Amino acid sequence: MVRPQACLEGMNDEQRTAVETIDGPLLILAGAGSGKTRVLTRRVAYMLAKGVPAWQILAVTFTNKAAGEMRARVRELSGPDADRVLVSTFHSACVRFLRQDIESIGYKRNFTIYDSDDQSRLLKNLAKEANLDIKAYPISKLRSGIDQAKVRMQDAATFAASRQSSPGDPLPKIYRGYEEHLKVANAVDFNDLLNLTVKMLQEHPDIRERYQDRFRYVMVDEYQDTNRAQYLLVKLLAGEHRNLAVVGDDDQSIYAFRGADIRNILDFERDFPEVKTVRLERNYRSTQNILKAAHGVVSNNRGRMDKELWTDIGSGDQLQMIIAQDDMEEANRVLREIQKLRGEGRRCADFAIIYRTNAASRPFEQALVRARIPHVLVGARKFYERREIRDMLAYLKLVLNPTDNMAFLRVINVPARGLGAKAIRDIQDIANSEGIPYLAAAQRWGAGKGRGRKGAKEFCGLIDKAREQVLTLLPGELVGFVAEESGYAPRLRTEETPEAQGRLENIQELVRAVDEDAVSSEDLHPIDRLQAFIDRASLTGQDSDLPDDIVDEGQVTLLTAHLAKGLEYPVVFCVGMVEGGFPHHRSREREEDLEEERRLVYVAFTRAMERLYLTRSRRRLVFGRGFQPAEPSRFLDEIPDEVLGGDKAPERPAWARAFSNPPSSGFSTSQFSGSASRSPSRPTPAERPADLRTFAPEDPAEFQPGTRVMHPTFGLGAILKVDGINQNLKLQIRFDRHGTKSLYVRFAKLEVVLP
DNA sequence: GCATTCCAAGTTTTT
DNA sequence: CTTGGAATGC
Repeated sequence: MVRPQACLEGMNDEQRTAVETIDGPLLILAGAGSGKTRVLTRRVAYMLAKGVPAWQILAVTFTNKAAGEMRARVRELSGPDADRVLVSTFHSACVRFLRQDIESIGYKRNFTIYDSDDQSRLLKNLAKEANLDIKAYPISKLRSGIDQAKVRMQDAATFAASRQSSPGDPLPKIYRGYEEHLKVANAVDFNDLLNLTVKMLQEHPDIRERYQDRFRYVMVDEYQDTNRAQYLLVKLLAGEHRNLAVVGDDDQSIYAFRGADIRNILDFERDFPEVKTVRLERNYRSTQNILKAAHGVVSNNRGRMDKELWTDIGSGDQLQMIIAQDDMEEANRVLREIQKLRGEGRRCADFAIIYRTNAASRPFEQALVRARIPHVLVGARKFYERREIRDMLAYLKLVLNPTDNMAFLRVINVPARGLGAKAIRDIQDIANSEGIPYLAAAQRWGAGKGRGRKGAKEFCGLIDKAREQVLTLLPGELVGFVAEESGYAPRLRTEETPEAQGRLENIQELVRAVDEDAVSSEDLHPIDRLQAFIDRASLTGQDSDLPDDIVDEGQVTLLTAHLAKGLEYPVVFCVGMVEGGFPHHRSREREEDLEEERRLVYVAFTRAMERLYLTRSRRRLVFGRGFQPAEPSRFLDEIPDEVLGGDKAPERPAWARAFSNPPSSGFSTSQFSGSASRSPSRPTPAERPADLRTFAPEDPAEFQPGTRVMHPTFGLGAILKVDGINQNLKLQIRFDRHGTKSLYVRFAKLEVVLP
């Protein structure tokens, strides 16, 4: 796009202002579907057209997906010129900066990135060393504890100080051990990428100025999701020239759990008083009914910027409620809708199924597989998380960074080289007492005599050889070299199982990916080229899993609400709308968590362009306890009645659900008008006041003496006495009509009556 | 030391 | 239902 004016075509006034304002701080409050991406890409094109050199522009996003999409769209607008714009995620931008200048803060440039898997393995070792009770301190807890500390930018010492009130807590010590290990291994974790970049820029004015000078124009997408380090980073980069444009929507802040601080957007105007604020409230994506529903939910949140999207698209269809007996039927009903709409000319690519947790995808995927409908599960089992891929990457990491101890541990005995737990402990002991990396310790240990020495020598020899080859082989060839020489691939070949075959293919796929990647970075030194590839593999879940093109009909997309942010689909099924599912059961206690769940619902709803289905089932599987009656999500009540159609909420009492027919092969009546399928309730039902509100407790602690409860046959009563624990909880209940009875919670379908 | 087999436990969201 | 770890047999 050559002329600046062309970049403004077809934009509304606010969008135009956002595009044209390239100097000084700019806050774009962009509601869902308000053309935000379009504004951002046009803005870049506009700057280029105005003569801003591409390399002076930095655009930061959160996900690789968003970065990729933006890069592509800028390129469409501005041609190859655009390739010099740095469009990147926070994390990969930081890797870039750190690979350049990390020596200033005492690391070596070939540092390794530990991902969450490496973290876990490391923590497991540390926990074992410290004789931690794994039951009381599961690895996941340790990891999230450390992550939380890092997100708050507390180092081990600060953290320990802040925790002095709780002596006996092993976390500070583990954190210290963790940090020591990282430092020795010349490794950094995800949070370090951000924190260390901030540290580097803070402590070294010369470096800071260099970056400020280089990136004269900075843009940040999804600003509402920035955490403290990201906020500081942005300020450090833009602090001098102040050409900083941030785009965000407080209603779409869904990453508080990993440290996103919504205040960053709320306070932007204070940080940059001369800011120009643009509000994009016109929605180009969804029908009015969809917007009303989304707004109905999110407007229950306190502390949000008051705004409401509008559209002139028209009301469109009502939202369609689907109520099924269980998750299988729920999936089948969704499937039938998809089939029906396909019959009306929709393509598979028009549909998205959005759920709260990955685990919830299963029945839907199964249904699609059975019906042979092409579909893609976004972000499920990731390529780079497959064992063989991680193994190969560990080899490569070790080649580039011989001090990467986690990589060493991962592959020292893969494939088996006769080095068991004992040998590894010996090697670790040497490393610890000598203060050398594990790989060097293995070399020393292997020079001695005894069991396993040969294996250690082989391993060290392999790594050495591979290191020599880095310069002569192409990256893809190097992967092949390692796969063969390590015996990894040969061993898989001897297995002759389909699984091994699959792994071999995955390694082939890795070779291919490396080669493809190498093409795009031909101007780099081979080592940097390999390093760049590994960085990308460490920071990216999956490549190009985006559900676009290729298949003519496209594919149905299945994804979590988190992953759906920024995407749009003509038809969306928001599934699993039950208490404990959406909102997630871990987020039902605290008001802040609940607000985040509400924003998540808002994100999910606003993905829909034309039709939005909300589905739920009456029963759901609760881990230990089999099927439990599932209450409808409270968020459904927050949707205005007039926009909601389809299955009606059950008029019949909640307790009758437990006796409903199992999902029959023949489905109930028509999908939309049909009342909920009726079930003959066998036991004589107790009378139930129409306005009675109850819930089926998952937690037995809900049953306390004095609590009012509802029983299917005995009706209302009050608990007199509670005996037993957990599975064998036994209640004495005085029923209003049937006298006092003793019941096991396990068998009685009891519900707690809300006041 | 290694492989197989069985048993148990654990299920949020992502870079 | 899946995965990870422990126990057992070679």
